[in-house]
Amino acid sequence: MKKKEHKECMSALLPVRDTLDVIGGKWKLLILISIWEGNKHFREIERSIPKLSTKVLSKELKDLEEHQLITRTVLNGFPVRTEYKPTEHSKTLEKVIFELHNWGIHHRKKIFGNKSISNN
Amino acid sequence: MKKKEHKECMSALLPVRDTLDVIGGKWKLLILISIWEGNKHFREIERSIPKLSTKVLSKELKDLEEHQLITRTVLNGFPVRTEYKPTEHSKTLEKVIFELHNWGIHHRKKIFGNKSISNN
DNA sequence: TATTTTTGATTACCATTAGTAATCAGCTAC
DNA sequence: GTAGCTGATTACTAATGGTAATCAAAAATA
Repeated sequence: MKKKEHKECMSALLPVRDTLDVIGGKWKLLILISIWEGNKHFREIERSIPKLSTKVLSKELKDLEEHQLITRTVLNGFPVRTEYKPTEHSKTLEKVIFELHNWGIHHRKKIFGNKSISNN
Repeated sequence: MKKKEHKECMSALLPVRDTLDVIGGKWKLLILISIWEGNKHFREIERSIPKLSTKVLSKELKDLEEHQLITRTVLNGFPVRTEYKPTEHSKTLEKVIFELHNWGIHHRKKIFGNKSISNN
């Protein structure tokens, strides 16, 4: 009962897995960032993220809405526009993104050293 | 040139994408956590993460090694053991994990309210 | 000696998911 | 009417994920 403190340690796995279930995958965070940056409409978001297809975007937006990270409003009018906005709750992800962003920069430095930063 | 500050905003996308390329996916972070918690051997790690299969673990460990987040040492001996250890560099991920962990807890509260926390 | 067990890892196979391209309905501009 | 834009869906294909069986090497067992 005292030997390993195994359970307490392992409890870190579950919340992290919960998080990954919600924002894991290639696109969700990138889409969220794009929306945070002011892109409101489907096409705007699509165009702001290279390689993202309409099908995947459509599905991911649904997931994000389901998880209460964005809201979706259909504006009746001309060529039917849909508006996506970040929720208050989504802003709690800011720290997460901040750390991911930081680490991306740090890791790139570590891997490529001080050599020129490639154009990706 | 002054209107949108578009470029500066969008620069957040790339480092985040870099990070996701390295630690994205269902398993990599969970595996890293397991190794941090003291699991050194293949079977140990495998058994510490529910639903993780040998094939996927094998592949993910290679990826993690490639990205310099763990080291792999083959111990010649009895039933050939392999030892996986976290690198110094991997420890820079601690903040990231911490935030993901935090957010998982926060999000679960938000979604399930104050109701009993399910047994998952 | 032969059999079984344990290790990390790979393979063949099937299921699921991601991605591409075409298409839809509704409306505007020409 | 034709073309073009909107958000979204569908059929189809490529890629990835997961399961189970299997591999080699050696220790333990009988």
